[in-house]
Amino acid sequence: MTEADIPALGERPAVSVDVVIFSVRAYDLQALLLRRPTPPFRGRWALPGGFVRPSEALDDAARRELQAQTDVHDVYLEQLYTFGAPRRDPRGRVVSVAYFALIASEVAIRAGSPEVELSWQSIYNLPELAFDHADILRYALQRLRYKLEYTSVGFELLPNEFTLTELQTAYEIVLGKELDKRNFRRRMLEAGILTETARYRESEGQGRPARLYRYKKNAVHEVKARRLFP
Amino acid sequence: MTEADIPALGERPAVSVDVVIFSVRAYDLQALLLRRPTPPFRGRWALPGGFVRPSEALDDAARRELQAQTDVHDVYLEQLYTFGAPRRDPRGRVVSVAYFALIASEVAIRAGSPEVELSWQSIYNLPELAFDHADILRYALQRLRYKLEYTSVGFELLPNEFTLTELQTAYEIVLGKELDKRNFRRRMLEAGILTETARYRESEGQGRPARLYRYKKNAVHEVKARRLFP
DNA sequence: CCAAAAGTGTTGGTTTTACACCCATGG
DNA sequence: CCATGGGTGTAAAACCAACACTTTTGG
Repeated sequence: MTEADIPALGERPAVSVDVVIFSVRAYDLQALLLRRPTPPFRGRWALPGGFVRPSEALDDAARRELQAQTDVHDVYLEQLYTFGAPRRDPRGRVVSVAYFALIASEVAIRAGSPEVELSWQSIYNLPELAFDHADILRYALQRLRYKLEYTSVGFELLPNEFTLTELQTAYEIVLGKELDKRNFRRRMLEAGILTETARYRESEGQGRPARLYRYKKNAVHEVKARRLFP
Repeated sequence: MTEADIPALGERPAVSVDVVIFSVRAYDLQALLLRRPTPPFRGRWALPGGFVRPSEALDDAARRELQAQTDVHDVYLEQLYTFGAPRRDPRGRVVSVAYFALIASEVAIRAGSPEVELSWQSIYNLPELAFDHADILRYALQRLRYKLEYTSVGFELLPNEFTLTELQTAYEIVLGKELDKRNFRRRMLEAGILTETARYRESEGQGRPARLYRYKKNAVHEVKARRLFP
């Protein structure tokens, strides 16, 4: 930040944001993709995103595009990494600031325009993606798994109230491994980031109803000290 | 990444890189700053950095500016975060991709131009910085401390060969706390990321000479599983 | 009363912490 | 032989992993 002059207009890259939205649904970890209605990569699946406006913060651009293209709002959103290889977009130089978002499976999505097909796709069976979006997605997945083990960000994948079994299932789906029920519950309860409600969820079919819990909102970053699931 | 059109030239932000270079020297954790020779913030201390060229990768831009302004090269460099508040630069919209770098105290620096004053400054006693560089530096420091506890990146702060005491001292300076000598040594040796050389370093003045070690180059990311210093 | 899901403790092994003395060298 | 810094082991506490049965409900 020391060269005297800001670059001439002709020498500036475009700046975009791209958002990887994860959700646990159908007993699977899925990402929300849309089919590009226009070139380049017309018809290919891609991450939601778009260009940053001249006087808009990067986070705001990510939220705006998310809402415009998928109707998702009020969501956990975190900057991931900035991808800026010179030829990553055939239209010209585009530097993309990638974000990752987590939403509960109950949250509805809706395509922002009728020509754009939107779809949840399993991260274990992804189609070919436009641009370098496969790299972005892979990076986001790695970060998600990492954060899940070391922080309490996993709650963002569930609705406001949830049972401990639902929480454990979400963790298992994201991490791709089974966890011990007793150890899981003990850790979660001892971490002090849950509050018990007075309500229960009746299981569908048979079974004892499960207590509902809420996440303490102010606790997201509290847990860092020790791994939640070693 | 779905809007049909790339923004018109007049609507593009400029994209810069800024680099926080840390080094342990004079028994202190210091960052390399330069005094801005031109407006805006003329005379204020700032991070090395500059604008990304049209067909240059972001990492390459960071390395280029680092070498041009400080003569530092072949260095550990990692992308940190992208700062893009709309008014962070009075010249106009500038999105800055921040990096952090680590170098050994033995590495010489040299200002890239005679008008630019370069200086190592203690992170415990920073001057006022230009732009939002104080935020960037704070963020970089947090990341450095975090990585030091969970990965073996700390070796980048030392020369090729070093004694265990030197390594421990570097860790203590960065983390700002004392570590137990026996536990430190055991952990480092058991982590399997050091190779013992046949050489010793004569201590200045009196004292038993200390064995020299090297860092196994391929091991940088090996350690993640468990905290190095809980 | 059966099936289904919720809920609950203990033990053994491992890891981590805290802690103090002897060794090699130079002056 | 003294001062300086290098080098080493052990025991108690904390933490983690593995493991199976009882409770509540609906059909």
